[in-house]
This record gives sequence, C-alpha cells and structure tokens, in this order.
Amino acid sequence: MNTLAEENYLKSIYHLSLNDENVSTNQLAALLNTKASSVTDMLKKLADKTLINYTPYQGVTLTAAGEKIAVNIIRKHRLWEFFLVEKLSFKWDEVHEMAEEMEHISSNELIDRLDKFMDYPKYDPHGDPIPDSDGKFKLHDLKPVSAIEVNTCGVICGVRDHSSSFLQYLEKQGLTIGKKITVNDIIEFDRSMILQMENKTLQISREVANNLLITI
Amino acid sequence: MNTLAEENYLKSIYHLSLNDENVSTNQLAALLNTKASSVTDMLKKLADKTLINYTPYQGVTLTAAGEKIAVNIIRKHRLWEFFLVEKLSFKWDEVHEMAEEMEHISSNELIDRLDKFMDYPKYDPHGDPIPDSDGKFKLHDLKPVSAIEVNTCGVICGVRDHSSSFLQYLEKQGLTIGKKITVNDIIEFDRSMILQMENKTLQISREVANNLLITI
DNA sequence: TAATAAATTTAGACAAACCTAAATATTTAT
DNA sequence: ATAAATATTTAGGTTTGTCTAAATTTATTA
Repeated sequence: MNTLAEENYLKSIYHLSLNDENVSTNQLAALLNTKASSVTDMLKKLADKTLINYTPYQGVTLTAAGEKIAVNIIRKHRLWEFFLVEKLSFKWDEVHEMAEEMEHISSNELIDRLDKFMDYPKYDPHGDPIPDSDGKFKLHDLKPVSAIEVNTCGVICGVRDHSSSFLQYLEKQGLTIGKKITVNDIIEFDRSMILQMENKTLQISREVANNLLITI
Repeated sequence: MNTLAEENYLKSIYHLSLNDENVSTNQLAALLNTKASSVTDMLKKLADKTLINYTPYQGVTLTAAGEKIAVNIIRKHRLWEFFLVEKLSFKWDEVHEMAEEMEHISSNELIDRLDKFMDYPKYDPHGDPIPDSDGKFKLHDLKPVSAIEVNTCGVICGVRDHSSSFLQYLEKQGLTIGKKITVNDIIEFDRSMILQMENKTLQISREVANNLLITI
C-alpha cells in the first residue's frame, strides 16, 4: 500500500500530465502547496517504487503501475462526489474537499459496491468521467464555450475551473450540466459572449466562457 | 483539528473507560498495538491539549472535550457501518476495518446528512448504539446469555466480542440481532447452554454465551 | 557565447509518531 | 516490610514528509 502523501503526488502527476507530457518539480510544488525540495524527495521515493519515470532536472511521467493507482484514486474521488450530490443532496460546489478525504479509503470492494449502489454513473457532478473498475473511461469531446462561433449551440458538459466561486456563479446563472445554450453574439470590445438559454438571454465574460465546457 | 493518531487514542481511551474508571498505559498499548513508551508520549501530548486528565503512573480519564471528540468518532464509525451493511449489502463481519478508516472523514455536515439519509438509525449492525449529533445515545439494558436462568428467554441485541470469526459463527447459527431465544438447559459439566430459537434447538459454549448479549 | 535568471537538487533540520533499552515507580508476595 | 515482579516513564534513535538555505543545472538573453 501507498501512503496518503504518495497517493496525492500520483494523482497530481496524473492531472498535470493531461496538459504536459513531462511534469515539472515546480508544477507539482505549486499544485500540492509544498516546496520544490520536498517534491524532489518524494519523486525519488516514487521512482524507487517504479511508480514514476524520473530523470533529475527533466521532470516525471507515470509508469503504467503509477497511472493505475492514480486513476483508481480519481475513480474513488468522482464516485464519492457523485454520492455526496445525488444521495446526500450536497451542491456541486460543496463536495470537493470531502471527496479529497474519501478518495483515500482503501477498499476497492467498497468502491465497487458504491458504484453499483448508484447504478454505475458515467460522469461526476462536474461532468468529469468516472473510470470503471478496470480504469477505463471515455472523455466527452469538449470545447470551451469561448471556442464556438456565433449562432452555434451546445450542451454544457463540464467545467475547466472547479473552484467553488466559479461553480456557485454558474449555479446562480443556471449554467449547469446538461443545459443547452446558443451563442447569440460576441462583444467585440472584451470578447464577452451573449448566450441564449431556455428563453433567457445572459452575458458571460471571456474568462467564464473559457472555463465552461460544452459538446456541440 | 486532531491527527489520526490522536483520534485513535481518544477513541481507545473511551472504550477502555467503559470497563475501568482509569485507563492504564499498558491497556492502551495492547489495544492500539503499540509500545507503552509510545503511549506515554501521546498521553503527554493529549494532556497538553486538555483532552485527557493524565497523572504519571496513575492512568488517564477523558476530559469533557476529549469525550466529545471520542463520541463523535464512534458516531461516525457506527453510522458508516450501518451504511455499509444496509446500503451496500456488506455482512456484519466485514465492515469493521472499512469503518475504521471512514470514521476519520472530518466533515460533521457529511455525517449528519448520512444520518438523515439512513433515517436516523439508533443501533449499528452489531447492536451498538449510535450517538446522535449531540453525542447522546441510550444503551440497551444488556446481559450476556450466560447470565440468565434456565427457561427464561430474551432477544439478541448485541455482542461483546466483535471479531469476524465470532460474528461469522453467530451468523451461521442464525444467532443474529433481533432473534428471540430461550435457554432450555445448562450442561453442568462445562456450563454450555442449550438454546431454543424458532423451533430449532442449538447448543453454545460458555464462551459464546458470555459474548452474546440479550435484553430480557 | 557568456552572463544572468530560473528551476532543480542537495545538505542539514524539524515535528509527529513510532521504536528499544535503561531507569524509576508501583504493586505484590513472602 | 522488604524483595521481586510488574508497570511506567525517560533517554536516545528512526522514518516520513516537510522545511530553509546553499549548490548546481538548465534556460534565457544580451
């Protein structure tokens, strides 16, 4: 078994790997709220366990073994988030911290039964895909709202930013998972966007449009 | 907040306090699977935080603050055990280890909602009372089967031993929570007991009778 | 391409929670 | 009441995961 700290490093490396092939020490330090020297120590330890490929100064990638562990933690995190929202009626902006603790509950039998109990959900409350018990999952083909043209429409299927302030803002505007929106206009001055959604018109900043993900 | 180790010490002191007013260093070392010297270190730390009353060589008691924390952990443990059995269909002998991890999930809001989700259960799968959100709970008036006379009857409401081997044995014999039993006879030689339960007759050892709890 | 800046690693410490071995208190038994 | 046995604490280490400060490597830029 791995320690809590090791699990958090593997998870962070996995997340950062989605953007960059090689993950740097400083990226990890920033994400994990720690110092670069602490990261170096841990990278040596994870490399000794052959969970990562580590070349000093060159950053890291996960090995197959490391990725398997990371995906399993993400599976647990997302299933617990789903549980908290669907069964315990938490809001989508309230569950992240709790799931950060719950993802480390070790039993796989438990998580598989939880999965079954909730009828094998495919996406968590933020639209992120939930890996199945073999670690497999499908990504939607998602684009930020900011990437689409005037007069095209799409369905909200995810968010890039998971902060509660962003999620609360979206909730208040009714911009939640599954809603159909159309881009009516783009303001030239600041590239903010005018959206149509269920008879209502609303305006969102470029910043918001960049972080709101849709399928066409 | 308290560390995981601190929480486990407080919980253990609480459990041991039910039998002995003052809890000794060695009792804690045995229960926590650690060494007496390690216990001494932790007792000093908990005393500094005024969670226990500690006089060197004289053992410890919980302060009101310490007891509150201990009872809250026990509340969480028992609610999660109930969840695992009632919602995820685990058997009563399978849930202890998982609940040992889950009891440390910090959110009280989470546990209160879980409590509500399950409709405020009063007893866990082993018959132990679940403290409410104010830490209050009622004990059944329980006696071991070994303490009752021939031709008296009672309802199984708890177990003294929580080991999975004991629980599995009881399960196999059908001696589960809620079952009504009558003591038909006591064998003089080894004081084993002949029980009547739902048309069946079965014999249990003194050892089993000591660990099976009933209400009259 | 040499100097500077930025990123990373190394060296040496620290706190938490544990350990062993030795010292000290308390309890039990003769 | 004292010797022996038992329980507990103290002293000094270890490991994990963190830190700061200094050294080193890589990247940038003039």
